[in-house]
Amino acid sequence: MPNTEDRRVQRTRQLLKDALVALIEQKGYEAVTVQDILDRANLGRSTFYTHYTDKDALLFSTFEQLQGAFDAHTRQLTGGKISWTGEGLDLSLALFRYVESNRPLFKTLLLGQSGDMLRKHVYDYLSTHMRKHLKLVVPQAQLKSQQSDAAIHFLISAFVSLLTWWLDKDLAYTATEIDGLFKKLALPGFVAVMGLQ
Amino acid sequence: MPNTEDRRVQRTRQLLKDALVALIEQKGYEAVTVQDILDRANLGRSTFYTHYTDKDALLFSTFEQLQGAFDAHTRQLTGGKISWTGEGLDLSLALFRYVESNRPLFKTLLLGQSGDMLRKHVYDYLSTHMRKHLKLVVPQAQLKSQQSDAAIHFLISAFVSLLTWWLDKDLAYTATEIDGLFKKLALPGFVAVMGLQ
DNA sequence: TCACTACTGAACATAGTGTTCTGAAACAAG
DNA sequence: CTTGTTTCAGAACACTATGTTCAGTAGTGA
Repeated sequence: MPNTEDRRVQRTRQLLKDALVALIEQKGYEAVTVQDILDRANLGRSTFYTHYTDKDALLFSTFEQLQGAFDAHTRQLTGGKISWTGEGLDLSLALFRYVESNRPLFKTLLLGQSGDMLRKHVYDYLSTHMRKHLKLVVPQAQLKSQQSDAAIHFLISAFVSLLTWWLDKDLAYTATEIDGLFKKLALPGFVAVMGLQ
Repeated sequence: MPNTEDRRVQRTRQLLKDALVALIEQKGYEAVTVQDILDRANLGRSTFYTHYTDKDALLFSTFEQLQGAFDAHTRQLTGGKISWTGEGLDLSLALFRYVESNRPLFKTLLLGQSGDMLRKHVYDYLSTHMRKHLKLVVPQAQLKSQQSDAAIHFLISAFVSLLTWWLDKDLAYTATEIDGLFKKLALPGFVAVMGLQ
């Protein structure tokens, strides 16, 4: 059975991921070289390239791991149902809380030079979840309009931008407070344009 | 007088900028090499480095040129006064219009790989103008709160994200229409949090 | 102990960056 | 039209990082 060997492989990959994250924290994603990662993780050059095609691939696998952890976390809370707000789980609040519990890591990843990539990642993730949720809640006709597409884009962009603002300024805001601020800012316009309630 | 020589220099610099923009359009900013630019502009290698320190510097100078053109354009319309909305000039509408009149160029720059950089540039530009304007309109006490800082960040982020959305999807929206949509989405929350009116 | 897989690390080819330098071309002024 | 100045040409160079290859070593399960 390959499981035992796999454990060794996964440990190696984890070493690479950890080294990358630590180095990003030190000098930013762009400045990190593959050799830096290898030196830090105490691994050989060819080892890196058997696991990942390049530096970006390693970074993305770190993102996916974070996303997987968040999914597992929310599934545990709700038994599978993730909705945007209200019934089940309040997605924006859950995300603020999740980020809060890993603040230094997300600060590094979202605010550094790698930030643009990760923000896009978060955006896509939320976009998928939200559209899925809205299909259940909003009449089809309203959903297919261009305006509603703009509204969804607006809402998620507002979330991501407020998230990075929160991380950037080191404020005393709790996750609950920043979530409240987000909703106060973004929901009125969203509701108006979507034609809800 | 240095003017006559300067003309030659500026022509060379313009050749470099044009080559860069054309190449970004073809294969994205990251993929463009200095040699590509040189080949396209029919210039020698050392020429590039006497004018710019690197590829990024050339890109930024292109941004500044665009910003300068916009400033000149708005100054011409208002005689110097640029305000966020209302009296003088409606800044968001003016920007949507300006982008509309150079649509292919902005599509290339804002949506390509160089987009993150330029969006940050636009963000900073708007941030400066808006804070200047708000100082005249809003009571000091309200302005200095953290909430108002978040609100300003929110408003500008919403503008930039809607601008890129508009360019990305090739819609029939005019500048006036997208500006209306922007205001419908973003202003209610902004006004509520800023405590205006 | 054997067989298998994962890791090592040096050597290599490749590609891009930024510098330096000699010479050619453009141009203004006398 | 020649003289002095500035700009451009482009080859040669040193440097840095990437990604590949391969013979050898170490860990692991049976």
